Amino acid sequence: MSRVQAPAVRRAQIVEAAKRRFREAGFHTTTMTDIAAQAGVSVGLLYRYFPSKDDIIRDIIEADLQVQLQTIEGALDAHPDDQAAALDALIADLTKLAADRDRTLLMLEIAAETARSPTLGKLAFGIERRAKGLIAARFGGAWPEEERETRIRLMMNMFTALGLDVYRDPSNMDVAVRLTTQAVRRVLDLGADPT
Amino acid sequence: MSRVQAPAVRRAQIVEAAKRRFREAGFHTTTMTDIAAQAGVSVGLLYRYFPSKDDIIRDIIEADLQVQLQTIEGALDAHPDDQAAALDALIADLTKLAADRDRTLLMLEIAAETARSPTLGKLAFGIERRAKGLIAARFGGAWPEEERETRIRLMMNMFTALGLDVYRDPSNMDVAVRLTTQAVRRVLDLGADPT
Amino acid sequence: MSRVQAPAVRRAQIVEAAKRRFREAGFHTTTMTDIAAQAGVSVGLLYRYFPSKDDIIRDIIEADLQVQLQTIEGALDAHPDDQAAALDALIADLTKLAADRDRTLLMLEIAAETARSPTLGKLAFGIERRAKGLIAARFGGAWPEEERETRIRLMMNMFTALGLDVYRDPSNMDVAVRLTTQAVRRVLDLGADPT
Amino acid sequence: MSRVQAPAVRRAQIVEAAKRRFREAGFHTTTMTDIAAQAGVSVGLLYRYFPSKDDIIRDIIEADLQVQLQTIEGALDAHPDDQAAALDALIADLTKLAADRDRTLLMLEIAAETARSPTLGKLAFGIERRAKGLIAARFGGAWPEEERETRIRLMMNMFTALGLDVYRDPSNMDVAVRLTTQAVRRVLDLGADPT
DNA sequence: AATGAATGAGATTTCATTCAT
DNA sequence: CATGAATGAAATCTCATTCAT
Repeated sequence: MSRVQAPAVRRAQIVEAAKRRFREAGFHTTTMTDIAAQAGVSVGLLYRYFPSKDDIIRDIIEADLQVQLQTIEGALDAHPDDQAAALDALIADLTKLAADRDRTLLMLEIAAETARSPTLGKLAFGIERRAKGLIAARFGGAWPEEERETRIRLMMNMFTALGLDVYRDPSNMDVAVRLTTQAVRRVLDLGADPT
Repeated sequence: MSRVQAPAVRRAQIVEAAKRRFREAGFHTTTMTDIAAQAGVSVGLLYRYFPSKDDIIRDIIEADLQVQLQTIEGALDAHPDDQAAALDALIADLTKLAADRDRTLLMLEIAAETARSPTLGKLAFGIERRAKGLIAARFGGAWPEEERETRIRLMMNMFTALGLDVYRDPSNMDVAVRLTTQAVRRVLDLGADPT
Repeated sequence: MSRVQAPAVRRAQIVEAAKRRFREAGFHTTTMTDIAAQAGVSVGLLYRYFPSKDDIIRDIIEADLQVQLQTIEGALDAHPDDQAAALDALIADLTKLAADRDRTLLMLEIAAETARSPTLGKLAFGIERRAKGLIAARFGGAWPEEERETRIRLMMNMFTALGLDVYRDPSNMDVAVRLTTQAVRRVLDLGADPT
Repeated sequence: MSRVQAPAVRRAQIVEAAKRRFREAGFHTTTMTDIAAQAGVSVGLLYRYFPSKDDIIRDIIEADLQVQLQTIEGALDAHPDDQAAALDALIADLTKLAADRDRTLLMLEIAAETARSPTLGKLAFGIERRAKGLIAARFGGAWPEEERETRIRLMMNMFTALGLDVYRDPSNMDVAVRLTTQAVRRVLDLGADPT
């Protein structure tokens, strides 16, 4: 049975359990009882840490968006003076994110959810804007505003597509990663991969 | 209010209503009452046309997958002797699909649903395999099996990405379409767009 | 499909169909659609012949009670001057009724229904009183009122028991019939069967 | 209103409430809301104790069949060395069961239900076979297999019939019991009552 | 802090009945 | 006379949330 735990630990435990169940059954078919069972705690306890089921969902969505932002931030910050290295790092890190099948499953839920909910939509939009800003500042080149905007958005969506692809068929991941990398480089126009 | 209707008409009416509600609220938060209200019929009538809510969902998913397959088939069949024209048609038609924001919203729901349900997953997998087969037969080039496979998958994912992009920001659709077109051409290696 | 029919024929057709379904699924789990399908007519037509489902049920119950009464009446009337022959006929006819497994199934439904519904209960009570009256007039012997009443009731219950028995295991019907016959004779005190 | 209760207590409370409603309205016209109201609990709670309405019904049927079996077992076990006393006890106990009007009402429902459902039918058949086995072992006499079988079954059905009789008219119960007792003794052939 | 029994609003589904054709 | 599409009230069942322990 579960003993008394430090609040942060308990919270993380609940979030992890919720993510697992959400991946397997989706946000709206997963029940609070499912989550509690997966976390090995009582339903009542869930409500000590989150005011409602929607709050757990929101928390998970926000965390995922933050991971995306921090991934980009981290890659760029690691190479403040080397544009090429920064791009390599960015591609590498976003690829790693896309290759995570667990994350892809959740990402689909999140995409569907943020596309519908105005509140979540705004949140996602804000975070994405910041991400795009960071990238634009480094790789913006000489493009006009609109063109730059779109190229960056498209690049990010390519990683989304890569995630979907790898999720559906992990077997030829290497080829998919290579082709995506080339395409992304071309979209950002930083010289094609020599392969 | 509602008069007796030809079965096919009623069925289509229900499906249309369901799609509208599913887009706005998702498969699992839309209620049968919502659908009935949207369709302007009674709840009971829904069950004369579909044995259960899940069957409505399945029907819509299958129809969407079929549309995708037929779009590809149609484009290729329209130009049986002209490879370049066939590619242009394919790109144009898939772009049109991706530019349909209503479809993108549903597509997200469908992607989430097929990723989870083994039954739906198999169905989607089968249809996608046929689609890829059609394309491979026309644009396969000299690539080895794996490489060809992956390139085609990636091309399809690029349209998915385009759909997401247009959904999120329809204002710069032109740029996104141009960039996607270029990227797709390169992936299928049929000569880059001169832009 | 079903053409125009004489009203009485249609009505009988519907009642027969209803009885069949009621036997197999009981009064309350059989639907009007079931009955219509079994009768090979539309649901709407059922309402031309019966104002409601309950009326079909009541009709069937009343008819069954009438059959019971007429069986007794018929056996006694056939031998107005021969007491022994009348008893033989009575036993023979009630045995035939008890041996009809289809009837037993319905009888259970009817018993449950009449036990609960005050209206049906009164109807059944009235008919049974008339039946008992007929028998008492022939085989009442010298018993006091109460004793006579009870003996007749018990005799009828023995046929109920026989019906249940034959329903559950039709293979040893002969033995059950013989034992019931003996018991009934003793209860009516008209000399034991020589077997 | 309702406090937390020990599971066994709650379960019993629900079963009792269900039996009361089933007696008054039958299995299929009683609603879960009726049962919940009768038990003084919420509908939702019913589903914590029983997966479905059918399971409540099955539970009640099984319990009733068990009571029948245990009644027989108890009477025989109470007089392991005295055949006559065992028969007296058996008759007395089965009479008590038959005289319970509440039980008779439910018994009718159960009889109708087990006659239709193959699953329940098998269950009832199995329990009855065990009951018959117990009786045969004590009162089997010298009869051939079939004859013994049928006599015992008929005896049990006589108590069923007695139950029906007492249910319909409780006034002359004493006479009915006396006559049934005599008839049962003769069927089991253990010497007639001197009356 | 932790539990899980209990609640009740609301979801899905069924079905007797109506009525336009 | 006959049909069966359509209705909507009511049934079964689910599940987020509460609260006594």
